[in-house]
Amino acid sequence: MNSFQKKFDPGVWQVVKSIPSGRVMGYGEVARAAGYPRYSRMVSAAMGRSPEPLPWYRVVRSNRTLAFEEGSKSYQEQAQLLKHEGVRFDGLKIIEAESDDSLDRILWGPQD
DNA sequence: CCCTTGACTATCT
DNA sequence: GAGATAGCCAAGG
Repeated sequence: MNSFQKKFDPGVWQVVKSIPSGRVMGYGEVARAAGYPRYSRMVSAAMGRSPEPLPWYRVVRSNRTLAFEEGSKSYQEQAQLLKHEGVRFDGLKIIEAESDDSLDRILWGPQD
């Protein structure tokens, strides 16, 4: 294992493990929290190298959508795990009480 | 070395 | 808001 991974990976694992159930973080946020800004693309690689299972499904894109291709096996697995923890979806996007009208969408459904 | 690939992002049309 | 573009950075061929 090279020097970079030796420091980067454990940092990422710790951050991911710290994400509370029912909450999500972006790849960029995780990278920044681990002390490596701009390393968003490396986060997924680090998670894949984790020796123990991680709540990888709590890590999403900056726009609050899932990183996998829509409809793929992994996508559905991640979506189900999140929903199981109480995470709500507005179509492809995750709702995380980000604005006042998000509650309206939860109660009334997507408007469009 | 050079080129391509990713579970990515920010910015501009 | 959607699509294109340009950064980003380690890994692997």
